Amino acid sequence: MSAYAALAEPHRRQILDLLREGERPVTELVKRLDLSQPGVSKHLKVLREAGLVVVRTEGKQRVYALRPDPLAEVDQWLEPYRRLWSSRLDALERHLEENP
Amino acid sequence: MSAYAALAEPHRRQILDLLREGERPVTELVKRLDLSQPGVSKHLKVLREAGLVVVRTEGKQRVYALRPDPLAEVDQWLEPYRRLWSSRLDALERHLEENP
DNA sequence: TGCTCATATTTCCATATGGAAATATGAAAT
DNA sequence: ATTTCATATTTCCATATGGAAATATGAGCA
Repeated sequence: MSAYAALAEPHRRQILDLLREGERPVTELVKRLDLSQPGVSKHLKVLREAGLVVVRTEGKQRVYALRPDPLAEVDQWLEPYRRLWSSRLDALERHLEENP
Repeated sequence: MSAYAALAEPHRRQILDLLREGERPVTELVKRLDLSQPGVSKHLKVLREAGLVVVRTEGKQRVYALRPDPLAEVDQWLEPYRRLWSSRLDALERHLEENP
């Protein structure tokens, strides 16, 4: 699954936000996510397949960590759009570009 | 539909990319998209509902224009992640943050 | 009015999705 | 070896999704 598609799900974005604070075992994520354990595991699987997280087994636990690299693609796609909302003059600017 | 979900579909991102060059009637989009006319119209509907495009009727044509505002939310969400891939020292930085 | 162009909507279909509940797996502790 | 804890997988279900094909709508033109 693409990074874009992975981000479409709010819970998955939440998971990434949590992992931004540092790596976390699944239990911890379940506690903080208002979602069942299987639900969390399912989303983690999607995130794994999108390359957005990695797992490490630590004793009984499975510790997940953020892997932000695929987000760089999204960021790059977004790049040319950024200037379009960065100033109040957007509408005017666009109009001028289209009508040189 | 959320902007995130709208972006999950590659054709929809393509449409936005095309509209970044300026407003375009549907015919033009159909020509450039390797997708049937109904297909394009369906995706345009989604984009409309996500607030990412606006339409204007011009004679027989329906002219679509980009409305980048909802992308700002995505951009903001992405913001704290940006530093994580912006330097080769990421892994180290994160490690240090988690283990102060 | 009837025709045509541009676009939207509907229908059909196959597939994907997310959640809940139940079950399976695997490591560690007893 | 058995139990327990942590997590993953499976099953079931309702709903959403995307594409293709057919049809509908609506504006301008003959």
